Amino acid sequence: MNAPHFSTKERILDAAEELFARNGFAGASLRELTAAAKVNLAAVNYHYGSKDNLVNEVFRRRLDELNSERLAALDDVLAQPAHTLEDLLAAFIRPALSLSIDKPGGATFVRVLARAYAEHNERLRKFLSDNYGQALKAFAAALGACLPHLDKEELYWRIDIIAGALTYAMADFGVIKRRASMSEQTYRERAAEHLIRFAAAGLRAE
Amino acid sequence: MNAPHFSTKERILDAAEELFARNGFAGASLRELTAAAKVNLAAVNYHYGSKDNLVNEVFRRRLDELNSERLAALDDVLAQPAHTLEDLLAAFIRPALSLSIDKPGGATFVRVLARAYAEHNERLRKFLSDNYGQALKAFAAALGACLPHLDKEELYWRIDIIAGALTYAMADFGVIKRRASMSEQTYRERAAEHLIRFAAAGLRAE
DNA sequence: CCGTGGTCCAAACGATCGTTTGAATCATAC
DNA sequence: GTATGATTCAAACGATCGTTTGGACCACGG
Repeated sequence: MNAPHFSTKERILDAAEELFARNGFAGASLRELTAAAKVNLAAVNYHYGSKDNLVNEVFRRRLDELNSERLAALDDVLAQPAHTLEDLLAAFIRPALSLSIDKPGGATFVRVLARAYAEHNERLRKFLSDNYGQALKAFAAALGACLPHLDKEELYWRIDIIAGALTYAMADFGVIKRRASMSEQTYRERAAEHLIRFAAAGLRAE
Repeated sequence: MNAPHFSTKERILDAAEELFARNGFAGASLRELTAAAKVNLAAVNYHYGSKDNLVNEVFRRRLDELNSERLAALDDVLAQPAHTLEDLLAAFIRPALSLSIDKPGGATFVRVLARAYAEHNERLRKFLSDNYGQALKAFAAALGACLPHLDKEELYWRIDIIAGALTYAMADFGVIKRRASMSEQTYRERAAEHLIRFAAAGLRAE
């Protein structure tokens, strides 16, 4: 075997994550995917049944952890009697930042996640709703308690904008390129700081 | 001929816009595209040379107009000696809103535009940079003049976030669904109002 | 030692992809 | 009417897609 500590199934997930981020779900073929993973072409169908289900598993591996980390961070903040808006936003943003910085392949997955937002694929949206929906609802309730001047519709509008902006920023999208002199870690930490300040100001507006 | 006022070339562009928005660039095949446009399969290659070039033309048809409208709106704002941050943001956001509401197929194109952001395709990014880059630079200069307390790096960070959030909001992305009772027009007008207030607060922060 | 179940492999399947071809059809000018 | 150039058409091209097949390989319990 090539890498004794990484099974065929794991190598397929890693290669899928990389290729989905680079070429999209429809644009990544199983042939270049299995070539990158150094497994046989039939291994994807053998271990995951189909390409569609492989997409699901790529998300599940990361979203389960990200979701529980966000909810745990939210619980910690809510346990503090006098928490701030910035604390809540940090609880939402920092786990994604940690995934992006600390976990191998995490930055790649965030790009895959942004692709999933851009896809109108019904199955993918259901999958995201199942995994993200509960956490998003919990955050919306906590944010709403901090912002009594906002009605529910206004609050949801703003949370929606924040979630989109976060996904873009974390995925290194957008037109402005980061300077080559700035490290990936510094770049993402500043992104989180800016996004938290920006989002807090936007939520407090009016 | 089927629709005497719409040529084959135009019907291809319309069908391409719709299918690219729904299925992405790689996910939309020329066969379903030409079937939707009610033209022969070979018509795409005859009129546009290749599928890749068809993608370019779909963008060119809309971006040329959006770009000049934004720059014209920016000029109008800059002509007023005492313009506000909200005026500048409106000059950036409202032309896209107008495209989305008033122009037939405009809402569809905004979804295509969001797909282009999600694609890391080098050719597409160059095309966007060529069309959007100059306008974005002009807006950055005007915004920077309104925000002397921000250094260049901080300003570019925040503009980047705004551009991403705008694209998401206009494309009807995000998790929160709009209520069925709210019309598409009302929905998008409120999106612009919220985004302008949100972005202004974020830019002014600290 | 042989059998059994899990894994991997080369090869092929039918389907669909973007593109090309060459003739049919149309509009226009002489 | 006829020649000319633009456009449309059915059909096929080679390539690539996701998936399936049937046997080879390997580890392990009998």
